[in-house]
Amino acid sequence: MTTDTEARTGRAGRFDPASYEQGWRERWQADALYRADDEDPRQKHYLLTMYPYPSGDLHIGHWYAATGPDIVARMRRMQGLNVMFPMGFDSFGLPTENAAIDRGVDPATWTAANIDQMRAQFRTMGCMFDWSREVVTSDPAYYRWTQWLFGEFFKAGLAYKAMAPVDWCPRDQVVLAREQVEGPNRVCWRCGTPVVKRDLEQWFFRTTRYADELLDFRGIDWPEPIRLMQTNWIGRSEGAEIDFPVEADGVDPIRVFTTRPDTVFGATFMVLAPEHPAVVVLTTPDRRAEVEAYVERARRETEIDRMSAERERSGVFIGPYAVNPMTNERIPIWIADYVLPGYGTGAIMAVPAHDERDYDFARRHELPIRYVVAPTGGEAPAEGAFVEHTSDEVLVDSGEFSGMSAADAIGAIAQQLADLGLGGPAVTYRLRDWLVSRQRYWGAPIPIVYCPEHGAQLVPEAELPVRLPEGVDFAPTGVSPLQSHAEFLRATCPVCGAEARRETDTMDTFVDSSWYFLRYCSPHDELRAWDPEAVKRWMPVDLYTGGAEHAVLHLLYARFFIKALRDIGHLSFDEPFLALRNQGQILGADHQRMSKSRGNVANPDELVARYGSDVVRLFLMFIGPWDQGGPWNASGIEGIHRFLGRVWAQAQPEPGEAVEGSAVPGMPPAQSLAGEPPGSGGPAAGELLGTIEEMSRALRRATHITIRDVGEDYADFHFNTAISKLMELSNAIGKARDTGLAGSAAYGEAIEALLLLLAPAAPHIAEELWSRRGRPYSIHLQAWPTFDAALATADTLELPVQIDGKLRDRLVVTVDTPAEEIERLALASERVQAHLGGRPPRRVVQIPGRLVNIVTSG
RNA sequence: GGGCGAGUGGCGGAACGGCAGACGCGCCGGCUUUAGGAGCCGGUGUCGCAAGACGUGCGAGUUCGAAUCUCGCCUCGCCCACCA
Repeated sequence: MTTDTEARTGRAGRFDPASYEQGWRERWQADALYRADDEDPRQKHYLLTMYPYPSGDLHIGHWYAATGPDIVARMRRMQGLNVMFPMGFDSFGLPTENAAIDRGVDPATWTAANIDQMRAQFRTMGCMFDWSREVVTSDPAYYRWTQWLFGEFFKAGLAYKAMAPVDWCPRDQVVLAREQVEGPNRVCWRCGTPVVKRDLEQWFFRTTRYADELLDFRGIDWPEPIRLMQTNWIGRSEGAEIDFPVEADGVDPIRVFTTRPDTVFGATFMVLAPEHPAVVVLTTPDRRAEVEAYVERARRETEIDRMSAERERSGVFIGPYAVNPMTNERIPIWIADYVLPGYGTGAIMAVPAHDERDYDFARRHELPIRYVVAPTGGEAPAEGAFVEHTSDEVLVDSGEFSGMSAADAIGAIAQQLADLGLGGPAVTYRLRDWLVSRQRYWGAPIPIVYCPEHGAQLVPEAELPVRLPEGVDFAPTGVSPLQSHAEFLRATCPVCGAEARRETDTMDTFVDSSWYFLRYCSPHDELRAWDPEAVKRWMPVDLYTGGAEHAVLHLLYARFFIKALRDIGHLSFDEPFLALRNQGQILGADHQRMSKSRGNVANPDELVARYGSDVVRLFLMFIGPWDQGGPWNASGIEGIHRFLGRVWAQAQPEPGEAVEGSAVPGMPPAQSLAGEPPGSGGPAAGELLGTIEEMSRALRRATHITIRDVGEDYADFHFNTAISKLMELSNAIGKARDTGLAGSAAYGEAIEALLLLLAPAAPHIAEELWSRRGRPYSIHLQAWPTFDAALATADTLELPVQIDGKLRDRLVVTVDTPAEEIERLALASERVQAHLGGRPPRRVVQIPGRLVNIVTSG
């Protein structure tokens, strides 16, 4: 018998991942082991993990995010699917431009260097990425098609230009993306100055056209929290629009949106957003000075002031009165900054008795409060009090609707308004159209030129890509760096050929990432954004993994893209990602987000150098549930190192062991697996034989239970429990070795099952040991083991015996013991009798195969 | 303020109506080693000599039986926050 120590230091060589990991990776790459073949007849499986931003360094979070889907991808392939698992880089964006400003480097050069570095680091993980499909979004060969897609949207009326308020840093004189506005005080990320809103002409994608369809998640398997976040972000509200005529000559009525049309009898004033277009028209001369001052203040105020939690409920009366269409009462028209210009109609009917914001405003400005709903059978509320909304209200003081339940009145009043031509039922959304233009250099230029005669014209497809010029001055001046590049600006109108000016805005990087998964299907196609046949073959993505922080950004935009492209006629499916799984976030040891500025970034390179990449992969997957993440702490990594060291020792071929013909299911063994004693070593003779047979059966049971459970755990992304089960099997193998089972068929079966199950999670060691055992290259091309249900079942059970739910004894019985016999044995137990102390059992509850509970109390 | 999620040993976690603490870290003891390290074996929720009792944030409830289901509260995390 060979001891573990001998195996580790003697014949087999020490467990030293550095001696084989790199070599296997090179061989896999040379053999194109992971290339997804378009012509492969097997069922396709497109597994995708979110591509990274090329910041320059792969950190522990990248390893954590990538290892999970890699395990699943590898298992799926062993299970017979044609798996595509591509990788690329989301390489346009602000941090690179910032580096260009700070360090004086060229963004393209900087990006290329970062990608080279990260690609090399990625390779050390041993993931089965198909690098032949790599996509780099800042490559003109890619962004040419991003520009083409913009054009498709433009032609379909899904891209348009409009005036919009954007975040502006008054100190740097520059527009900021929303994600560059930081913290509760909404300050500029670079200089810490509070941002203000500025009105600028911007490009939008018409996401709101798809608001309703985006709320429909039928047919896709996405985590509930993500669906909820998207649902809340879209924010569908049902209610009514109501027209309030204005007491002024030749003025249109003011339309409001409300979710509570049942409270219209309580509307005692109106409030418009300061930006509402009617304000200029309606304001009476005597109010003009005050109103203009208020509007100007609202415009200048930073958003934080306007959205402050401590609201002053400021506002001014603008002069005229409107008429409540249900009560015919004159009500004053005010403006206030708590009414938002972008939501609903930008105007509200104020019902101070039943809306807390209106209530605060009415109290502050001494406006009337009228109660029009009350709890069923309840009293009118005390004068001046605010009443919390309840579910069983009825209308009061509401004309013909008095006495009707509030729930019924919502529909009835909306209907009557519609009949009167004063509005009617309406739906509104919080979702806004997607602002895609950025006054930035490092992005895909928007392919538009402006002709003095013909206005905004799309750059013809033959002229794409509109390339980013080199040698641009990045110093922040308040306008896009492209605006100071005379040569870039110069263009000709595609309609008349006259001199035109080129658009200098670039696209949001989320546009790039809204279609990269389509490009992976035919990444080298130079004539089209994608080959329709390839997309038909691979799309939709079967399983997508990534961080939950993209819930309402990337994941919503990508869904919009697919639906829009379907309607334009380029695609024939409705959703990009059939299933979605989110990994948790690995935090710094200080429980904070990892960031260079905090200095808490854990670097995997040292650990990989010390333990090898298998140990790092396995450790990351073992520390907890993959979807949970948590603070980084490497203190347990020794346990994984020891585990793989044990596997290393156990899986060395035994002297004389037959390695021809597999002991693993799916590859039928040459000889019987009934548990015969080993051919060499071990105490084979005499009375130990019985023990050996039992141990052999127990080992086979452990093997088959593990095959069953690990496959399920991997598929469910429960990598931590899968690994613990592999450890248990390894422990069982260790016990079997002590009993002298090493070299037996059952032992070989256990070892080879362990290696096959380990292969997705620890691909290098599995390959190395598989090879050392003389098995055919590559373990990653082998069939996934199948389990034998009969072998996985024990023939005896240990049943817990409880009295009134407390554990008192355990019974060991054969699985076919009848219930009456189990009850008799349980009651006959000495420990049970002692605990009963003469009390008679009232009844005995038996859960077959689980437990026995003797109930004595009533 | 609203929504969602989570509270289990010294630590990461497992179990998700049926033996609480699998698996691992750490710690304690032993073997081995010139030594250090590594490795191997055993122990390790709390109290108790033991029998046993107690134990999954707190309090109630449902159940033969609750970490698990229900209700209320506390704490932490994430997302959205004047959305009419």
